[in-house]
Amino acid sequence: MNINFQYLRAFVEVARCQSFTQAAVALHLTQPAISKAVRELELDLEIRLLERTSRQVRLTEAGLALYDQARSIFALEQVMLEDIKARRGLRRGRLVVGASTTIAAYWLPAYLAQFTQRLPDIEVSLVSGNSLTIQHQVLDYQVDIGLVEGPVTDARLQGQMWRKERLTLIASPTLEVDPTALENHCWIVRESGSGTGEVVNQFFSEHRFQPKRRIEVGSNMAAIQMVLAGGGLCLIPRIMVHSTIDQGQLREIPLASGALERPLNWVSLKGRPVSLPRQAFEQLCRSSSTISSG
Amino acid sequence: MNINFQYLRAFVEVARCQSFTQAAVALHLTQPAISKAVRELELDLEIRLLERTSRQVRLTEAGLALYDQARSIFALEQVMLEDIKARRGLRRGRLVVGASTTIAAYWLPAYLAQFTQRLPDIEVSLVSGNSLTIQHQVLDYQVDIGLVEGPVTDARLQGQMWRKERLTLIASPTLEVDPTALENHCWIVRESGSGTGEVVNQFFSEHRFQPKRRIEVGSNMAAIQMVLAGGGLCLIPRIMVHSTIDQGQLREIPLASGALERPLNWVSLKGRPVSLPRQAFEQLCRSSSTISSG
DNA sequence: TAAAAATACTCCATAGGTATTTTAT
DNA sequence: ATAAAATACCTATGGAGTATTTTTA
Repeated sequence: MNINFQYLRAFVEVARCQSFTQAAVALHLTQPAISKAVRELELDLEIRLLERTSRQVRLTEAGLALYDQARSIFALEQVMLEDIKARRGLRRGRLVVGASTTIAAYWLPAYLAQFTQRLPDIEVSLVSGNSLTIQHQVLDYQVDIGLVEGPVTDARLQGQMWRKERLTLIASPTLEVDPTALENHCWIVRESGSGTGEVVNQFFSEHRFQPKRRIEVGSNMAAIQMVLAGGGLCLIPRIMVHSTIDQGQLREIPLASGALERPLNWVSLKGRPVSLPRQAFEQLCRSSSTISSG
Repeated sequence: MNINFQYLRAFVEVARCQSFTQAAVALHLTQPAISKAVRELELDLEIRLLERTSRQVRLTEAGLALYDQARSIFALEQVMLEDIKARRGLRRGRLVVGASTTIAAYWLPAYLAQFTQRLPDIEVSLVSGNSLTIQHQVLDYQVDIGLVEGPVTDARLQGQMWRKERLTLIASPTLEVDPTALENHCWIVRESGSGTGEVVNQFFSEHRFQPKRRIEVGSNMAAIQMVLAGGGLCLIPRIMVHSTIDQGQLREIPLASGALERPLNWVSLKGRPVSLPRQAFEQLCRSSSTISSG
């Protein structure tokens, strides 16, 4: 059995106002509508809620109990509406961003900082992993939106370019480099399978480039350390070494074939409606010129 | 702004079932009705609650929040209905009985004991006072029902006889009493204004009875103590001295004019609906033969 | 007699139904 | 191809209105 909440609302108002007529005014209804509501409610519940004479309205025991409980229901209703209103106004909500490691560590912090500053009530999570993991998490609804380096292949996923990331060739300032014979140097490369590794391999094959020596490392940070130690050359996302170059600890070697770039892509689940926080976040990332280096 | 609780109920069921079709079954509605309810709710709230594909239904952030809160609303609704049901079945409720002092102390305890035994979940209060006080409390809705000795005069009150109470003339067994010359004895009487006092005065005037000596006391108990001490004769509600007479500590003097009785009356507020506990209590008092003495 | 609630009736908005289409697996 | 949700359209209930009567202070 269910309660008719319309009728309950009328009853609560009558109890509050101690008057059918006043309740009608408060609810923008007519007095007969209130009369009917209370009567129907009493018939539904098979119990008398109000003792009424034409001069006064008073609650029965049952009416008083119902009134108290109904009030907390309608209070909860208001809380609920407030919550929804807050979400509509982005004063409440949650955003889970997935990003591959470099993006999470170097590109996103500035955007996320700006986001949380503008929308301080939106709870933000940033999860990082390799491109594949992120795509899985998008598929499993574990993240609202992903940012990855590689291409998006799964048909269920929507890939869209966010921006280009520049890869730059670095060396130690102490290392003597001949720009016309880069093949002769030792190249520090990421393992194949990693986003950066794939781009570099593609670059090698496109330019029929065969380094004399290669050293394969497991992370970009390790590669940079190797280069700093004068261990060789390395193609690395420029954003990672931007300040190190500025400080003169690393040197940038221009490539004859021109700047090497790769796309950073949004990943989202096709057909999944865009939450308001996600919408705001994507807009911020597209419009804001927080960082232009790369 | 208000929520349509019908729609909310449909939404909650969809969230619980993870299916529009199942929700329709659970609510004994059709699937399109559920579709419409959810859509209307989303339009009302101006926020998306469900991410739906034809194969799965999942809650958005806002939907999850709404679901949680709505569940507690409907839980409260059930509590409310249970409460009402309990009241209908007299497994919850409250009864306030007002009674004049003697009735409260001597007549009612047995009935109230039986009442609370039969209806252990009805909370009972017994307030005692003089007949006038009780009538005022009935008028002020402070008690549900009153039991008084005197007549009920106020036009707003409904008086109805419950039973007759026998008054008996008592003396100490050690006191030598001449039944043909009772006027010669000292009579212990209640102050005028008290219920018992009025009855005794009426008795005196009806029988042109002029005791040689009178002692006026403030309570029936004081009167009994006086009689026990051999201080004189006294007309007293028989129920008060029933066991004392049986034990031989007091003696009953038969009256030549026959047994003296006075009515005990129910007092209630005219037009006030009878609560279920009151109904049960009155029925018990009328039917039960708990006490026949008096 | 005056103020408030109840009643009688009327109407229309909408909740819910049926039939069908769309969508995604 | 199938199962589920959405859509279109229709019907009927019941919520709310107006007019009036009843009640009691």
